[in-house]
Amino acid sequence: MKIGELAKVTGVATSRIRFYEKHGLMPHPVRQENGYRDYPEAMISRLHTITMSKALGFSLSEIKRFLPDDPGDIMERADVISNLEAKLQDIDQRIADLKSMRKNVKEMVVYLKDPNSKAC
Amino acid sequence: MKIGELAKVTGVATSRIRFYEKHGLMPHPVRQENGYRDYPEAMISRLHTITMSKALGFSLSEIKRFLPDDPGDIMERADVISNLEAKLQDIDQRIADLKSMRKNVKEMVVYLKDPNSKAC
DNA sequence: ATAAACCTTCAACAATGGTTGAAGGTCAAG
DNA sequence: CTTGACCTTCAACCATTGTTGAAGGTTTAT
Repeated sequence: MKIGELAKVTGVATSRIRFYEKHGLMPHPVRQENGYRDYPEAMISRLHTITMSKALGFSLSEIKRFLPDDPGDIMERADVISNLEAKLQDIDQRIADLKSMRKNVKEMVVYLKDPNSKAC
Repeated sequence: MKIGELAKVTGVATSRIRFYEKHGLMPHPVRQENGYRDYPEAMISRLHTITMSKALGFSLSEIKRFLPDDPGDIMERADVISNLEAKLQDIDQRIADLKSMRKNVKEMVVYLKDPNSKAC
């Protein structure tokens, strides 16, 4: 599979695939005789994993940490679980921060709507 | 008030104050004879407002939108309120996104903890 | 008078997550 | 054989939010 085909089936631009390779999220693929990258089918799901993880709010370096370097490897399940649980905590913290922020903004709105307040 | 003093009382580095000025969050202060920036007291609270707003999760460009350009101006109260209300919606959306993300991560953890699942 | 501590501008660097372009090689069809 | 669509590398650029450093001017204290 050439990079363009992989790009087409995954919806990830070739430039991004090369970027991921350069930054260690995608393994260096074998090359065809002409030097073109040659991807196995498995790389489709790896790219999907990356895409999903990004949608879940993981940064690329976080994803790198919990994806096995060698896609043939299977990472220790316990490690994956503990990574994900740490991420859960992280998400909870972010939600809590947003809620307190919401409360503050709301208070500001209430204050400003009071005709007795001095604006700003 | 010179930039160094303003930096000291607000805890915002001089480089950041100059950065904010360059990017339109802080007004261009009047200059002393020697060219040094000369800040009125009001700039302390303006910097605090910026700092707080950042802590509330506003990006610099968002803050720029709801701070009056000229600190002497009082922005239309209705405009400020509508800016803040838009921000509330934005926060609610972010919370909703995080919650759905949390749900997904949680499902993944549950799945991985099932000994019948194939890891990764 | 001189040194320390300030101030000025402008440019370069940092991390994050890419995109775009230049210069060139390869491949399939007409 | 030429054209278009691929592929290669490398470098430069984008936005965001700053920090750091160089080169030089000013102020303050000793």
